[in-house]
Amino acid sequence: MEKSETTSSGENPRPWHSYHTVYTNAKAGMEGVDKEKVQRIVYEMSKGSKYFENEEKKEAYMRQKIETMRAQCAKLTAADVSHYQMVADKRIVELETTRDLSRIWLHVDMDAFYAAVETLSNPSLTGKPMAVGSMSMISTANYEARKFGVRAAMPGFIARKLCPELIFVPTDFNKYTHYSNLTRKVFQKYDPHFMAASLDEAYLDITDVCKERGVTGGEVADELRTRVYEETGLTCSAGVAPNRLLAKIGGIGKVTEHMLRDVLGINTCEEMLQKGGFLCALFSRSSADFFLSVGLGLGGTDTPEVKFRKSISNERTFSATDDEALLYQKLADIAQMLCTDMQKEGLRGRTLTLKLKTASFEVRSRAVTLQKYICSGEEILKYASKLLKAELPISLRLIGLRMSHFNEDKAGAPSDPTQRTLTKFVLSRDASGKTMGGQSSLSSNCSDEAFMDDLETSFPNDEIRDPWDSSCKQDLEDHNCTFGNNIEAEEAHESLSNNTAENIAETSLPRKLGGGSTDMVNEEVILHNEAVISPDWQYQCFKADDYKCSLCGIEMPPDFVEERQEHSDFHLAERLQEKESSINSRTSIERHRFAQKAITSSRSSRKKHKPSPKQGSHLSIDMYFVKSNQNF
DNA sequence: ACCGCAGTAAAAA
DNA sequence: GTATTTTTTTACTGCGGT
Repeated sequence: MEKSETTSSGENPRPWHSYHTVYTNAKAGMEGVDKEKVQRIVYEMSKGSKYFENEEKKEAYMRQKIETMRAQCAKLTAADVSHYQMVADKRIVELETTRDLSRIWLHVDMDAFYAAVETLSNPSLTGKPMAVGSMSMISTANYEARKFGVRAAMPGFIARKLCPELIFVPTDFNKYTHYSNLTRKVFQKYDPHFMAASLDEAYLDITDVCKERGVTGGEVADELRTRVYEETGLTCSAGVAPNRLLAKIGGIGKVTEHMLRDVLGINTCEEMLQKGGFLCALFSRSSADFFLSVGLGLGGTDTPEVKFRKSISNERTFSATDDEALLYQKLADIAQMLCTDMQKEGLRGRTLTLKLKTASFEVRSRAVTLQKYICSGEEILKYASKLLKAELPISLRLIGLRMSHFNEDKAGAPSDPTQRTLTKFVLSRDASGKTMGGQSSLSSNCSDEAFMDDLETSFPNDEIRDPWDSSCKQDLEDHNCTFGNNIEAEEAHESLSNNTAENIAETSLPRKLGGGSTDMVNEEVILHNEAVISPDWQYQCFKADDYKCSLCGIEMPPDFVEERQEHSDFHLAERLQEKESSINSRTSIERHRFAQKAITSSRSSRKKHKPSPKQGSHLSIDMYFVKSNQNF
């Protein structure tokens, strides 16, 4: 494991070969692109910048990782190799037994989604190279632009160099959400429980449709794509397979690809299995399992019941500054934005993570876990400020805040006195009785396994099913648990679909929606959506800026957010006791917890702070190298 | 030895 | 002339408490 001298010699005739970015990789519609030229221009536009320097650091880190892994590999004795091969073969057999070929999955991906939507609302863009995004970053490029090597995730100023006549269109998420909803209405007809992966991607279990109508997956795919086109004027691609992985193979990115190829010489699924022993020797159990599954072509075939959001975050890039007042202002802005987002979903969280990107593009994060769930802008800012303060002085180009640790997180954490669960439990119960604006409840209300587990100890963790649970599930699937999305991407699965997007486009189907009137339709849909999502279910006895509890008249200032919440919870507990005589035991347990909670939460904070900043808690990249070397 | 937490990284859209 | 995003999830590692 000595020597790391494998690097290139002094003068490199083609230095751009050593600079690899995601956005120099080919995408759909980039077949004839002069890759050499694109790489050279990307390199020349990038070199010397802070960003570039950081990329070099990351590259160096990756090379080190690969060296380390090579050394590990070389250290394996013949006995080790045969041992791990046996382990791998056994694992392969085990995994094989999980194969399920009984389902038919469809992965649908809109073609150049944002760009296509923009063209729909401004047909004069048709046929011209165009990108959605800014000079800083491109979200999507249309196919005309891709011929120049312009791609999602590429900075706009580089794209303009590659294609000087490139037209830039700013992102307009309202528009994309509107069209996304139209596509989802179609998806729903084929699979009411379809899984949205982003605004422009979804997985559909079309097994039942195929069976009932006696058609193949491919035929359903064709029909669905036609219907999507009819409803939206947008084209899409679809992959058909017995599981989701095969309908869209993913999960191996730049770094993993290098580790597999450069260390183990793995390029294909077959090689993944042949070299299974090395995978088991070098990677963790879960990573090795994943790789072997990919090699076997195994993937998810189930439709997981409600998936819960685990975190919510907001971040902004700005021109780098070390002006503390300015940084605090940015932080306050982010805190407010996060608070707004959390309110939309009625979330409260315990763990707050501050994300920083320094002027040199180094990314750091700092987190606190509180005893209490918080959601107000003031409180978020209060704790975020403490986290930021510990990093000063510092020059930053990005600040972000993330809230997580929402509720129970892990079912079966009996010691954790999660006071929010009471509120959510009650609210969820109520939601089954009355409907709010046609929809009953929110994702975060739908399951509270820790609570259930605590109080209804006879339920196994995984099998909590009752009527309101499934009604929640239905609700959620209406919203499809879609999370953030910015950069749209077409993937290799296009090769799996027989009919290309272009074929469909050429069939001259009528355009149902032209440009022009879309914005009004938009508004309507968005408003509808917000009505569904907005947390007007909150049973707060306080109005937003009221000092008095409407139920008992006790006075508390609005900024006593935790105290007010607890007070609300108290009334909820009472209410629960009245309404639910059959679950008296639970109530008393919960009230007991509630009382405890009130005590523990008043002791302010466990301030045993991290050694934190400069050369304290986090290592420089160089230091990290030393460290990881010592591990082997 | 195990658990929870903090920090970093990778991946995806 | 300048300029390299945003959001979420998952995995792994190391530390400190019990």
